[in-house]
Amino acid sequence: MIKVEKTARNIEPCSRSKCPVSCVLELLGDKWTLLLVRDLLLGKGTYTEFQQSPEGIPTNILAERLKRLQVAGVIEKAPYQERPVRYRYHLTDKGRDLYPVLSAMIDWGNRYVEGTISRAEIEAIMAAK
Amino acid sequence: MIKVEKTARNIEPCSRSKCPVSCVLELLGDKWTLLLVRDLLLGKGTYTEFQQSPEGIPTNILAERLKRLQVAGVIEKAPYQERPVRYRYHLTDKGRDLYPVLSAMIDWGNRYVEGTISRAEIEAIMAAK
DNA sequence: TTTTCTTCCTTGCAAAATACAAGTGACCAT
DNA sequence: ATGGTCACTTGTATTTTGCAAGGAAGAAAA
Repeated sequence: MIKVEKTARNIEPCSRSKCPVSCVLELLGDKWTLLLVRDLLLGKGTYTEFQQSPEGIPTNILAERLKRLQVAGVIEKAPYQERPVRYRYHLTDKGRDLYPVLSAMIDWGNRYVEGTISRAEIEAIMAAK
Repeated sequence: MIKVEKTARNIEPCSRSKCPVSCVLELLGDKWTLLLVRDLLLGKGTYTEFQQSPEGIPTNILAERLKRLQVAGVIEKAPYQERPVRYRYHLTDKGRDLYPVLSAMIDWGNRYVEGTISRAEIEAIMAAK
């Protein structure tokens, strides 16, 4: 059973307007959430793997975001081994469908932010998993 | 001359990693910034128009985001009349190239968030400006 | 069997960002 | 002079974030 604190942005999913952009931002509009989706698309899935990503997400933020994404149906948590039990998060179809958003960000970042890792390099990592 | 406070996320544009997604999120990763880009794509441009959008951005946040987007070269500010002088913000090429990001969010929102305004309706508004 | 290790978090607290309300200055019209 | 609009700025309370430490549940090592 997932416990999620009732903070302002967790209560109502579409509280500001009916604009799809606004609704998406209420769920994903912060500096960390889409980074988790990125990690999942790159083949990462455990709590420890997320923590080890180079951006260094704080562990309490990580736990909170994972809960929120589960509640939203973007990710699921499942044990991948017993003795000891270990968990892996994975994207649902709903979560995988965020790829176009990430993809557009990659293109924009590659074009306008100097020194970013290229789409080709990222796709190589994705293919290698 | 634009004054921008030196807050953590304003100092360095790419401080966490070279990942384009991470860099884009450092600039745009919050609940308001992309809403301004949306408004600009929809034909809005003045401070008052941004304030009147249905999401109700706080005025100090609005001022701060406009400054940040200017410094980043995503938008520009120009007087559109004298006597009295009034200002209008508009997207640069760099800003307009964020449209694919918004577009992907619209698609995802329309598919997964019930009750959101459809892409067709949004495009009608854009065409009407 | 006590200690140590790993994974997956939780808790406490300081710092930063955000939200809300009110105020300010420039300019113009009356 | 007074009042209005636009484009912000300021003050302050609330919320969120960042950082460090702690903790439970096994498993492995001593």
